[in-house]
Amino acid sequence: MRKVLGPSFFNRPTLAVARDLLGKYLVRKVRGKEIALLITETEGYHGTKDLACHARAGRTARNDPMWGKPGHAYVYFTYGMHWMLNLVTGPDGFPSAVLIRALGDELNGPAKLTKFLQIDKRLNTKPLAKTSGLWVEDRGVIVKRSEIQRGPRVGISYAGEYAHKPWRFMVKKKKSGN
DNA sequence: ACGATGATGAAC
DNA sequence: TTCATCATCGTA
Repeated sequence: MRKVLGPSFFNRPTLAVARDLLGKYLVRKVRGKEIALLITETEGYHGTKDLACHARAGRTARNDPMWGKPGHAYVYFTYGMHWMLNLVTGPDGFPSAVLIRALGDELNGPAKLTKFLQIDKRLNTKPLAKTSGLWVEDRGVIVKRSEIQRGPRVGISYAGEYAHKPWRFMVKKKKSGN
């Protein structure tokens, strides 16, 4: 089974998309080579009231992609050196997205995976599709509820009551030594 | 614990 | 136009 996920997958509540992305594959094609990696950690950012979400400041040049159509990439630059990959969720006109925080066991960190996959501003606003060189596939991996760990999002302690909302989803680590 | 390193948004 | 801040990471 190998199905490219389109807008109907992303045009759903942000937290449902964040949870369901666990076990899906992020695929990047660069210079003719495809790299497919399991999505193992995500965070949801939802609407203008979420003080951790970039859309809290209203619609701006930077966060504009979040307000657009579901199933597109929102890639932004932070800390003077890091690119972050987000997948836009919800209906056109509503600002929300899911941050991809980890792929597999190795690329555990949102800036590590973008560096490895050569994701930067060139992919911002692009649709998640083969023609963009970046897309998401369902390859039939099932992640059970019992394998999913939830917790507060990382690096947003300024966000008041939203700082402790459990909008981070991760696949529980397997025991070492397989 | 902290520095690297620059875009962003809000204040002035 | 200036300034503090930032959805981080590697080194200490």
